Amino acid sequence: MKKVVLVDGNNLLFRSYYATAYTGSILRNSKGFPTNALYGFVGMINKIITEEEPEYMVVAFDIGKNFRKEKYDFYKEGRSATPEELKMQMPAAREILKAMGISYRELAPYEADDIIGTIANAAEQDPEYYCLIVSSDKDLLQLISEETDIKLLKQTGFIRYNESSFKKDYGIDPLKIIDLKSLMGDSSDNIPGVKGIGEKTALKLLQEYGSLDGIYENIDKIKGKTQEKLIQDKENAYMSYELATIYRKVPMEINFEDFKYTGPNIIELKKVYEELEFYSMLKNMAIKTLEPKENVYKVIEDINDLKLDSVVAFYLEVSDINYHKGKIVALSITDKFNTYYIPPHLAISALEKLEDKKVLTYDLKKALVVTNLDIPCTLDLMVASYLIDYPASLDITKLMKYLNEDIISYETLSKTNFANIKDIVTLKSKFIFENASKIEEMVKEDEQEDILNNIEMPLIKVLAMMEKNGFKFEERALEEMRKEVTHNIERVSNDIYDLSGVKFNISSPKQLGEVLFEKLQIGKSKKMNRGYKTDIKTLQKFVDVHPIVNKVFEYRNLTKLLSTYIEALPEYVLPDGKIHTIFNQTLTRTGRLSSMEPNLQNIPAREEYGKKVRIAFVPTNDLILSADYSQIELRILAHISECQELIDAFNNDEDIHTKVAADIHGISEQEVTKQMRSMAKAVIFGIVYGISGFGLGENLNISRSEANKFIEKYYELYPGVKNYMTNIVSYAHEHGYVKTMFGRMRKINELKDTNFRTRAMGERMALNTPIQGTSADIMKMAMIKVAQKIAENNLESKLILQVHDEIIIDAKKEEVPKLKEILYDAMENVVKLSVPLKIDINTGVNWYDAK
DNA sequence: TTAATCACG
DNA sequence: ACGTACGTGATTAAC
Repeated sequence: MKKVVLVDGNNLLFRSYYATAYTGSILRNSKGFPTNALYGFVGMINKIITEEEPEYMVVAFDIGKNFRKEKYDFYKEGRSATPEELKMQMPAAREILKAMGISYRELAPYEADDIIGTIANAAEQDPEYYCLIVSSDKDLLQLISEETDIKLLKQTGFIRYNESSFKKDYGIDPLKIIDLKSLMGDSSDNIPGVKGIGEKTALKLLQEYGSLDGIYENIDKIKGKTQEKLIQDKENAYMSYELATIYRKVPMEINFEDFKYTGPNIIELKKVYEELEFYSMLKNMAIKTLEPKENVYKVIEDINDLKLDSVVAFYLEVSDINYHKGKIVALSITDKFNTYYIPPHLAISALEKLEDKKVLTYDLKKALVVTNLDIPCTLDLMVASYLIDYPASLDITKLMKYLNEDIISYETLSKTNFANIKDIVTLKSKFIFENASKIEEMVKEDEQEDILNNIEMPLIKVLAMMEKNGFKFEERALEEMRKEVTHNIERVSNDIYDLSGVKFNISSPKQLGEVLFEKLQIGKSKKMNRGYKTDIKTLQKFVDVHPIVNKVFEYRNLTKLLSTYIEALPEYVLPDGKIHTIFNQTLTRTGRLSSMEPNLQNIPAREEYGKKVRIAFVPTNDLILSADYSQIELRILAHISECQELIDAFNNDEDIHTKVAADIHGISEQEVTKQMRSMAKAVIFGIVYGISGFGLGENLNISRSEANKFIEKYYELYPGVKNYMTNIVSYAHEHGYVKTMFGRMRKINELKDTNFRTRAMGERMALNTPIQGTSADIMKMAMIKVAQKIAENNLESKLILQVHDEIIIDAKKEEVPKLKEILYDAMENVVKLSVPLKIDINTGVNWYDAK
């Protein structure tokens, strides 16, 4: 079947116009012509095309007189007149569509809805076609049928309905939308409906009596006020029915071949975009239409033929994203005069020639790990791009595409078994050579050179070394645990089946929800898209209602442990008996690292039982040594907020949570109970995250107003913190970014979003990033220092892991005293704050014991 | 491919 | 009226 996409053009234009117009100033081109509605319109049309890939497409518009208005004068009365600035943009929408190769239809006195309904009707008669309607107008829901789906646009995203999903959501047939509206009316179209009947009552009535006619046939059975209202407004109801019905017999010729989407006329579309000054659209178009670039390079067969200038860029292509398992596929080097292709067997000797040169690359860490060489590098474009908020993924092609280069993605390349690798790898080194200075310039503009040269660039080598070192893993150590967990999963599963009286997949949130909330009726839970919410917080409320709930918790703990850790980790052990993670240095928006394949930054630590997984992580030397910062984020908060009370507390080496608990309750520190302390802890953490009374309440299981009192009290006690929060948010709004203590910048575009929720999230990011980011900066600087000292002292002990505020060392026993000296100095004195930085050091025969 | 869930700091 | 605490990655089910 062929897909016909039907778009409500007026709806799209209105939406785009009002999405931006409310701010008071609307987008215009340099001639002053308003373009805000068109800009959004084009964006949405492009999105529809990429998401739906339509074979046939029609955009329908309203035009001229309106037959409903002719008959009923009040129809759509009270609507504010279409703004002149929106009207002006409407003809241009047609021009754009023409250039895009998309057909459109309009015919007075009919509305866009009627045209869409008529075409959908025709498609239903023809087995060759089916329709997808795109609009945010719920009226159109009445057109849903077996052959017609609708993509209902929401403020963010959309909901896609077909016949069955609609019925499931509304509990009525799509056509009954008309009956629904005839009862509840529609204030935006000024359709009266029955006064005093809203959506809830209308739906109930329709579910009971089937239709508007059904309701009036059974009017005697309906009781009380509802009956009165229905009788009173019967005439209005039927008139509303007429108004709400989409007219599906618009006299127009329908030949689907006329609706074929042919793709854009590039030249025409360019003209239109240029006129409107839609530069980002022009740029996107350029990517799609770019001519293949001429690509000249020399193939090196004898390494002595490789003579390089003093500035070079190289790119190393590896056979697996996980480079610990990959092999060199190709190397390319570009200098001022030439680009070279170097086959894998000559790659190492070619890279050895880079000494004393200015070297540019993308993802140096990968090259260091794969080659095991000490390759010099002055600029890693991956890290530099990261700092200026450009795409910095592990795949260079993202950045190339962003900067308008046509290239095949790594994924596709590896699928074709690296066909045409010579052409591709040479384009990459050429790209690096040609774009380095531009990116360097932008790093300067954003004042990120210090972070780049003093933190991120030196850190690359440290991380490469840590990844290469790896963490020795002893699978045997988990054998008993695996048996125990497997056995317990079986036991708990059986308990759950017994308690519920049914066998089902406990891991399926959908099935679990049905058992808990329908079969056993343990209570009420929010319905999500796919079923009931069954996360811990939701279920926690019912632990006392039914013993099954605790069993579910137990089941989840055990299966998580088994599948994510006990069974998965051994898969990552390489032939050397070690696990080699990959640290992503260019991913997080705060400056932290992340760890993958496997993620060694989320190995169980909080629960005693799960923590036992750490027993399998063992040293190659004698001991595992762990050094972790004590409350580093809170110390940073104290420092940057200049909150004297907090600063004093840290300087006196007080237990900060106990102190806050005592202050909040107005009691002495001796009187603070465990519970008070942990509540205070939650409040303190909440503050760092940009808390709300609701959120804290949920978390502590106390009422929102109680939570609010805590927060208020906290602000009262620590006015410096409150002050910081206010200041940083207004700073962020003013500049569009925030910075860490060391100048790392995070741009926060969410602050300009039209959606207030998104903006609020942006404000919380603004609040948290300087704290989390400064902590990340400090840890990175400390790591560089520690690595340097270990090398200087020729220690055999090795840095192997970082977990945000903790570093792990595979230590030689006799080196522990020296290591401690190094760690205390490097980590505690790496920067001078108004509060001391403090670390704790522990050692053990495995990671579990190093606590 | 996306959503839900849960592991970590 | 609505939604509700920052930053991650892996696994499983469901689409």
